[in-house]
Formats: sequence, C-alpha cells, structure tokens
Amino acid sequence: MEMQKTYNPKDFEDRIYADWCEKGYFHAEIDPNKVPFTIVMPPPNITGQLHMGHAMDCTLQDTIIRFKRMRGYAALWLPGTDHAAIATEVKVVDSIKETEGVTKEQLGREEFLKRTWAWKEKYAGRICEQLKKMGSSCDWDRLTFTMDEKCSRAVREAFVNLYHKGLIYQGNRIINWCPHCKTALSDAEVEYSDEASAFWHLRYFAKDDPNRSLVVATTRPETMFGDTAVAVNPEDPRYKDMIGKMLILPIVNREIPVVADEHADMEFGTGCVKITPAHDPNDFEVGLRHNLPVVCVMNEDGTMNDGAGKYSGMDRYACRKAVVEELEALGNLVKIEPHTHSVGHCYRCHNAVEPMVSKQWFVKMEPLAKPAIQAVMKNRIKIIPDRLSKTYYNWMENVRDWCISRQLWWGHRIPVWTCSDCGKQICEKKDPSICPACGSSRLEQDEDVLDTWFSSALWPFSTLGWPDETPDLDYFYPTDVLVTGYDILFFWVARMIFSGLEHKKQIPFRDVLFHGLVRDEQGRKMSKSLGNGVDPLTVIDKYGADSLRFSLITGVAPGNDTRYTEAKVEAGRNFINKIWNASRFVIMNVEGRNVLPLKQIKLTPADKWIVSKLETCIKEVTLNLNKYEIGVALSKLYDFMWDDFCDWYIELTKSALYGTDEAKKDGAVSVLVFVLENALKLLHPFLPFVTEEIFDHLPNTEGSIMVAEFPRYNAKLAYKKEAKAFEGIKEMIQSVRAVKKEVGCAPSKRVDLYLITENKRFIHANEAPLLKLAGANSVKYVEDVSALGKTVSKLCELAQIYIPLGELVDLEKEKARLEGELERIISEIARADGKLSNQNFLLKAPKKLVEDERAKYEKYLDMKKKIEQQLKDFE
RNA sequence: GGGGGCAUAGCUCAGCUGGUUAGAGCGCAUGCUUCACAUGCAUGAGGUCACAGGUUCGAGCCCUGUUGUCCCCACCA
Repeated sequence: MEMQKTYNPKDFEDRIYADWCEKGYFHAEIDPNKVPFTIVMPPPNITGQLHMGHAMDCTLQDTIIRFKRMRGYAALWLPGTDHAAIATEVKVVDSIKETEGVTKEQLGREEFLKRTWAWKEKYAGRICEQLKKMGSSCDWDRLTFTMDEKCSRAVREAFVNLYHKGLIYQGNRIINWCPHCKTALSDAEVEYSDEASAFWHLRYFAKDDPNRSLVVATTRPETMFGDTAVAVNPEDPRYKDMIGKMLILPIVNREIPVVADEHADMEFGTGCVKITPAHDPNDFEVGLRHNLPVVCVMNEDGTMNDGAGKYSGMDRYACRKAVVEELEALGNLVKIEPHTHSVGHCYRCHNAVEPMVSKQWFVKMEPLAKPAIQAVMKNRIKIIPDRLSKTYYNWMENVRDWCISRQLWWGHRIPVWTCSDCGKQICEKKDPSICPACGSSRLEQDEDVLDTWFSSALWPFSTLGWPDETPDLDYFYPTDVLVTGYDILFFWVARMIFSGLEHKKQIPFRDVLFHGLVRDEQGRKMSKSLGNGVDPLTVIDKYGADSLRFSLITGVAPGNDTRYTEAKVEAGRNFINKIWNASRFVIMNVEGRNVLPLKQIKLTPADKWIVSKLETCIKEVTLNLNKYEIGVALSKLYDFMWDDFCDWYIELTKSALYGTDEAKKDGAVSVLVFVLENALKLLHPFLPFVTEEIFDHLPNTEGSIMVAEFPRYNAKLAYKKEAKAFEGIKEMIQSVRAVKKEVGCAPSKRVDLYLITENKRFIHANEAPLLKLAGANSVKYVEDVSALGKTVSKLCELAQIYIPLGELVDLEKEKARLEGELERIISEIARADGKLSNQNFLLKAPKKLVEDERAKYEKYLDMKKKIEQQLKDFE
C-alpha cells in the first residue's frame, strides 16, 4: 500500500487506536518474567471535559509508559476518574436548577444522587473518549472510578482503621465554611486573596464607668454579636487597669470581660481585640485559654442567626453595613480606616469562606506526617524536580488536622452510626444492624460524606484491589512514578504518601514527576472566566493528536509552567510532515531493491556517520527519558531526524540512489531503512500514531511498533572516528555553498573545486556526494593554484578549497574577507596562547583539556600560515 | 513574615557534573518552481547571558548581595 502524498492524521488516528485496543496491547498482564512498571493516572474529575493541563498530563504519562513497554517492562497505566465530591455536586446543583428548576433539597437525597450518577455516566464516558483521542495507552480493562465498589471498600477500611487508632476524631472546632456550597472545607481547599476593606474602630464602654472605654479595631463588625471578650496584651500599660473589668457590648448590651492575652499585639491597631471565638481561628484559641463561651451568630448560608438580634436573617455583608450605621448612630463608631487584608475563598465556587465553629470529623495529622516526611527525606520517594521537596516538607511539618467531613450528598458516606437509644457511636467495616451496647436497631448513619481527597489518597492501592491482597497489588504496587501538576502537591500527593505508608505500610510510588501549568500565549492561566482556554479536541481535529502531543511536551522541563501556542502545534505538524515525507522517500526507493542487514553492506563514510549519529541519539533519548526529561529527549530526536537524517543523510544518498551502481543503491536503501526504522521506534512514545502508520508501510516490519523493542545503544555502531572525519566533508560542502552565496554565484551554477589537501583519499571516497551537495562539476587535487587566475578560497579542516570564478570574483572583497578570517584566527591564537602560558592552567586543568588546547593552538597556527600564504598570492 | 522560581537573540525558551567560537523554534534578510517535503531547501544577520562583588587555572552555570518579576505557605483583631 502506498503512502498518501500528504500527512493527514484524520485518515488513520482513530483506526490505529481501535486496532491497538482490539489487539489488547494496552492491557498489562502479570508476568513473572518481566519487571513491572506502573503508573496510576491522576483521575480527572467528572465535572466536565479535559483541558490542556490534562492533555499534557496524559501525554507525559503515555510517553513514559510506551517507552517502558517497548523496553520490555510489564507496563501498566491504570486509568480512572474521580467523583470530585464538592466540585461535581456544585455542577449538578446548577444543572438541575437550570434544567428542572429545582434545588437539591427539593429533589431529596436519593433523587439527587440518581441525577449525579447519570451525570457521572455521561461525563466519565466523555473523558475516556478524550483520553483515547490523545492516544493514551492505558489499560481500559482496569478503568476505575473513585466510587466503585472496590474504592468504597478501601475507603471504609481506611476510615475504620484510622478511627480505631484514634487518628480520626469528631470535634467542635473552627473550620472553613463555604456559605454557598454549605459545607465545611479543609485548609487546603481555601484560597486566599487580598481584598481592600476597612478597619472599623469601635468603642466598647466599661460597665461600671461610663467615662472609661476600650476601642477595638475590626475588619468584621458584623461578628460583634458573637464577641465574648475583649483581649489586651498583659504588658500593655494603657489597658492594665481594665483587665478583668466588664464591658458592655453595644446594640445588644451584653456584658463581656476584658482578658489579658498575648494574642493582642500592642503595636497593631488599637491594641484591643474583640474576641469572637465562633468566627475566628485565633479568637477560638483565645476563647479556649480563657474559657470563653462560643457564640455562633451565622447560619450555614451566610445569613445572620438569632444571635444577631434584629439583624437575624440578614446577609452577612448587608448586616455589616447596617451594624456600622447603627454603631455610628449610637456614637460607638470612632473611625474607619482603609485596610487591605486577605480573605479566604472556596476553591470551587470562589465565595468568601466563613471561619466557623462546627462539629466535624478530623484526621489527626501529626503521627501521619512524620513517616511521610521521612520517606522523602530518606529518598525512598524521589520528588522531581527536587526543589518541590522543600515545599512538601514545609507543608507537612506545619500541617494542621485535616477536616474530612463535608455537608454534601455526593461522595463516600461517613461510616459512623449512632445509636438513637444509648448514643453509642459505631464504626465498623460492615454496616451495623444493631447497637452492640444496648441491642437497639435504631441506628442513624452520619449524614455527611468524606472529602473527595480522602478517597484519592488511597488511589495507588485502592485501584489495585486493596484491602484485599490481590495479585495485582502484589505485583504492581508500589507504583513507579506518579505524574501530576505541582498544584495538587498538598491536596493529593502528600496525602497519598502518608496514606500509603499508614494503610499499606509501603510508599505509594518511587518517583513523583511534577509538571507545571499550561498557560495561554500571554502566559496567563487558562480559565473559564477569562475564556482563554483551548479545547484539546479542537486542536486534534485541526492538526491531529501527534501534533498536539508535540506542542505539549516540546520544551517542557519538570515542574515548569509552559505556554500553549498554536505556533508550537504547527511546528509539531511541520515536523511530523517532515517525518512523513522522509519516510515516503525511503519507501519509494525501496521498491525493487534488496534491503540488507547492515553487516552485509560496505558502509560509506556517510553511512557510518548517520549510524553513529543514530547511536548517539538512542543513547541520549534513553538517558533523558529515564530522567523524565521528556522535553529534552524529544528535542534530541527532532534535531536528529530533521538535521542529520533529512537535511544531510537523505541528500547524501541521492548520488548513489540516482546512480547506476546496484550494490551502492542497495547499500544506501538498506541504511535508510535501518535508520528510519530505529528513528520511528525512538519517536513512537512521543508520536504514537504517525510512527505506527509509517511503520506499517516499512519493508520487513511485522506487527505493531508499540510492542516493538525500543532501540538499544550499540557501541559497535558508534563509529566515533569515522563520524568525526565525515564532519569534514560536511564542512567543505557548507563552505562551498557559503562562498558561492557571498560572491553572488547562483547555487545551481556548477563550479570546479581545486583542493590543496593531505586528505585526498578520504575526500576522494566522498567525492560523489560532495559534488552533488556542493553543486560542483569536478574536484581536482593540486599543489599550486597560481595558474588558476581569479579564485575565491576557503580554508577547511580537510582541505584548502579554491574556486576559480572569473569575473564574479571581486579581488578587493576577497582580500578583505581573507583578512577578516586571519584576524579571527589571530585572536583565537592569542586566546589559546594565553591559556597555555598560564602555569596554573597547565598544572590544574585536566590533562585532556590542556592537550586539546595545545592541538587547537597548533591548528590555528597552521591555518594562519595558510591564509597568510593565500594573501601573499594576491600580490 | 517564611520559602521557591524566573531574568540568555526581536518573541518563546534550551544550556547536563563549571571547560572549544553560548544553542533551538518562531520571526527577520537574501537566494532557490533541484526529481520526499514551499508544512520545504540553502546562506546569513541578530546575544555585555539582569546588575555588583566573590570563589576558581577557567563562571551563563557555584557563592554573597542588589534590582525586577512570578508563584507557594503562614499571618493579618
């Protein structure tokens, strides 16, 4: 079958993917004779569709897993999707409002969950389709959803374990409350940003002395209804006499004490702090120290409750305004200062969160964090790039207890029941039917669900069957590398590490490869609100998946952000087009020829040169892939394929291919096929589709490239010396081209080359390609050029080249050019001389370097002599 | 307040453990209807490697400081 003239990915990408699936190449089998290599995919949220970040994430993983598979590992890439409790619930709530005009409460828990499962079916399916479009070679037989039965069992097991160890506890503590999502959030789920606001100075009068008062400065006047004290610093001379006295809280006229507490900073504000334990984390701590009552004044939707008296039911911000007005009217408002402070926002709906005291479930972090820190410290887990280890330590060392309960419906239900008769709390692996204490069957399960990250934390082993000791778990765990964005280091990676160590007693992965964010052309984050997101599917539709993959990994380094630009996709498309056409050229020329093994061919210097380049490329690509330097690996291949193979080697073979010597033709074709086949294998992990399509057209290939063996470096084929010598021929070709251009000689005009050289034999062996690529008629080896008339000349490593160009030669210009060259060489000599006359350099620098420098010096001296001779010839 | 990234060609970025004349893509200039490819080929112009010190035989790379810029964490009554 002949290859199409132009590269058109639409013709084959889908077909090839279907074929791979059908052949079962993605499926990983347990094979005792192979070493396992495992990646579990960070499960995309089922909230919508994949964006460019996902596309990069999956390209990196696919590249790694394909490489390992070709390298002979039992390579498992396990795909999945995440139920994303809060994120999905927010979406479904919006959706039912829009489509059915109802709230989730109106629908009821059961109906709402039905809708959400339907949502899941739709979106999880769509996400998988997108992953397939990208060419992802993941094992679809093992596709997992975080609320699958096996994951639910893992969640239950983990929760019960932690509960009985006392590492999960329920408590009334201050948490972040999202009034829009109406749920508690963990610290990690809150994003802070600076907001311009004000400092309201409020005067609270002393109960016994109407002339005495304290002025508190607050950014939250509406919370004053929850004030249960005013704190001053014990050392503050201004207020020492007030400590222990009572103040009258304005509007509500409640009495509150003045307490002495270090929390009050004498330098800040007025030095007096109103203490609202129910609505501020620091105040909560102060409250604990002084045994203050906790008065909650807000409802779960962010409106004021009865504690706010007549403002009950009013929104918190409306109330703020009203309270300030009333205080002003009452004469308690001293002044308003502009003030900027940071305000926490819900990471899902971006509304301002409310610190609030609430009864929630928490994971005790300190005992879990310690071994997790050690695992990275002792290098059992390697974080790439290394600098992110610091971020990890910093977070782990200061982490507070993890609030895991969410007041949502979509998620893993908290496995705790309370006996309605005796109040006993039950937390077991199996759902209890009667109370073990009193035998009652009136058991109520906790209404809340778990933080979505609680189940994600178990992902590396829950997907493999934990808590059962399955063969998969035994063989594929611990996984080898986790590939994900640095933005979820805290949410996910850190929690997988301590969860793996706690529950599985093993690290979850050996390496963590972090990548950065995909930004837009201007370097901005891609986001819905900016509308600057680019849909990977649109790009695939226009350019094909391989081009998109190219654009997403070209130039990326671990942990670094990257920009998506259509120009990069085009560069990818052009590169692939180049591969396509080079392959077409090779395949066209194969027809009617004998493709022989390298051993049976007399290799030309050019052949040895390209084979040598190929070997170097194999070495570098392998090395960089093993270091997860995917971008570097690809760029090595790009250069090899384009510059060495296409621009040089293919051109070099043409003199043989269009000649008459059959043996030479067979030789050239054989080397072309050999190099191309290897190059395609090297390229396959990056550009799976196009390489498969071409591989199929190559002679002597069988089966799929994706299960072919990845090329291994072969030192016997490195031909270092020969390759270096051949560079001299390249230099001559380039010199002739440059000289022609300089004097305005048309590149197509054939010239005669006169060489003064000691390398006649070697040059002669390469004469045919030299003539063809330099655009020359003949090569003549001479001792003296005085008879040639006007010439231009160029000094090369292998020879001095003289080209008689008659009237085209401007003697003055030529002389000036040579003088310029001489000048450059003289300065090189001075540089080398400087180094060589430096005793310290001679003594301390490595011998090889000194030798090289000396050789260089000699070479330049020789060049200088030759150019001086040429200049003399002008006279 | 703590931590980190970045600063190299007009633009976007590479530059490994310090070692020839610092690279690529895009852009630019000039010339090519050469039989795989104009999604191409050839030739070329373009850099005080942010600034100031230091270490070293040798610094784009290591150290200290400065400036600019971006990010993360904590605090912010």
